[in-house]
Amino acid sequence: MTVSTRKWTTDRIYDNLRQGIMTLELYPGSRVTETELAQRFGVSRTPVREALQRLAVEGYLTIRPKHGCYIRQLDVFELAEYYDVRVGLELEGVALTSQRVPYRELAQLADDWDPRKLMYGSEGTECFKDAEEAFHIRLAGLSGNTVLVQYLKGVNDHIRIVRRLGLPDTESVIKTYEEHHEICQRILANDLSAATDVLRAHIHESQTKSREVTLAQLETRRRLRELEG
Amino acid sequence: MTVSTRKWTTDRIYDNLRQGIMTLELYPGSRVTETELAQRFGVSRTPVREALQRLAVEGYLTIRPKHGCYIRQLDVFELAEYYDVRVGLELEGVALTSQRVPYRELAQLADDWDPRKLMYGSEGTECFKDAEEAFHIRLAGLSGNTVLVQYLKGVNDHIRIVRRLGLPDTESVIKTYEEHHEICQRILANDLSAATDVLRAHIHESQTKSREVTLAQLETRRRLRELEG
DNA sequence: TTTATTTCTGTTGTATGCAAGACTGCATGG
DNA sequence: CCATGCAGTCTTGCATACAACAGAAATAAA
Repeated sequence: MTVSTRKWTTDRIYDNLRQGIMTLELYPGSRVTETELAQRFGVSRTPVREALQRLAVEGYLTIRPKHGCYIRQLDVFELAEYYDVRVGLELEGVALTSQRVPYRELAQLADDWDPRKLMYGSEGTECFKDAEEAFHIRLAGLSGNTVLVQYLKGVNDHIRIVRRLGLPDTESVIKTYEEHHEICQRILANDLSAATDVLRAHIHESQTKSREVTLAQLETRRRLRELEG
Repeated sequence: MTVSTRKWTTDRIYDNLRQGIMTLELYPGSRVTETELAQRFGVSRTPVREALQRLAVEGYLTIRPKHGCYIRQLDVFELAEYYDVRVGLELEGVALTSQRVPYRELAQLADDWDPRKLMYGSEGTECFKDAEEAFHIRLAGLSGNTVLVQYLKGVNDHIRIVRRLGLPDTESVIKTYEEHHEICQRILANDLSAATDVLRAHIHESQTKSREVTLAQLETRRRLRELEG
C-alpha cells in the first residue's frame, strides 16, 4: 500500500483507505471499525472517522450506525450500471461539444490519438491505461461543462478498479487508438450521430471486458483470503 | 426553516444547513465557521464539522483549511451545466428503458400523467413541483439502473433550489402533463428517437425558465441582505 | 510612504472521555 | 424445539480540550 504524504492526517487516512479499497486489499463486504483503523494507522479515531464519512458519502462503503463500516460490495451488475452512466455522461458531452466544435483542441486530441503515430512498445501498459482514461476526460472537457466532467471523474473513480485489472494486448491498443481518433474526426466532420455510435460501442466494449476480468479477480482474491484465514 | 427531527445530531445539522443553503437563507459566498454554527444550534463542534464535511463533498460549500467554510456560489452558468448533466442521465435512462420496455409500469406512469385526468385546482403548486421531480425519477427508475437514479437524485438536489422558485401557471402545468405523457407513449411505441427529442426539449425548457427565475431571486436576496446589513 | 517583521487572535485539526445504542449469547419459559 | 427477555460487550455519537496554523493588525525599519 503506497504511503500518501499529505499534510493532514485525515487526508492521509482517506487516501490510504481508498487505495486499499481500490486494490481490493480491503475485501469488499468486510467490516472495519474506527478503533481498529485508528490503531493500525497510529492516530486517533477522529481523522479516521472523517475519512470514513467521506468514503461513505462517495459510496465506497456503507456505515451501519453504532455498528461499523462495511466495504462496499462490488458486484458486476453495479459496475455495469456505472458504465452505462458513463455512456450517458460522455454522449451528452459529445452532443454539447458538437454545438460549439472547438476545432483546434479537437484536432489536437485527434492528432494525439492518431494510430499512425503509435509507436509499438513505447507505451507502458500502466501509462496507457492512464492515457485512455485521460482521453475521455479531455473529450468531455471540450464540452465546456465542468460539472459534467466532475461527475464523469466520479464515475471513473468507481470503475477504475476494474478498468486497470486486465492487461491490454497490442491489438486492443491499436483498436483504442483508432476508435478515439474516429470519435474526434466524426465530431470535426459534424457527424454527431456517427460519433455517438462509435463512442457508445467503444465504452460498451470495455464494459464487457471489465466484466470478465472482475469476476476472475474477485475469485482469486476470495481464494487468497481463504488461505490467509 | 423547518426543523428536522432526525435521530442524530449530525443529520439534524446537515438537514438544517442544507435547507438553509437551498432557501438562500445562507447567502451564497458568505462564510460560516464551525464554532458559530455550533453555538447557534446549541451543540458541539463535532456534529457540525461532520455535517459541513458532507456538504463539502456534495459540493454545497467549499472548505478553506484552517479558515472557514464558504457557501457555494450558485451562478446561472453552473446551474445550466447541471441541467445538461440531467439531460445526459435521463436520456441514457430512456435509452436503457427502451431496451427492456417494462410495459406495465410505463403504461401506469403514462396514465398518471394523462392530461385528460388533470383536475384544475386539485393540485397544490408545491405538490405539483414534487410530482414533477418524482416523474423524472420514476422514469429513470424504469431503466433498472439504480446508480443512474442515484446520480440523477444528486443532480436534482442541486437544481431543486431554482426548480421550485417560479410559480407554475395553469398553462405550463398542462404542457408538463402533455409532455410527460408523450414521453411515455413514445417509449411504449418503441420510438426512442422521438422520446428523447421530447425529453430533451422538456428539460431545456425548464432550464431556460430556471435561469430567469434564478437571476431575479438572487437579486432580491442581495437587496434583502443590503437592508439587513 | 512603503515594506518587512512580529505578534496576536480566530479557526481549524486532532486527541480523548464518556454515555448511549446495537448486537451477541445465554438463560429462562412456553 | 422455539421464542423471549436480559445482561454484557463492542462500537459508535457527541462533547470537550488543546495544539497548530492562517490571516490580520500592529509595529519597526528603510
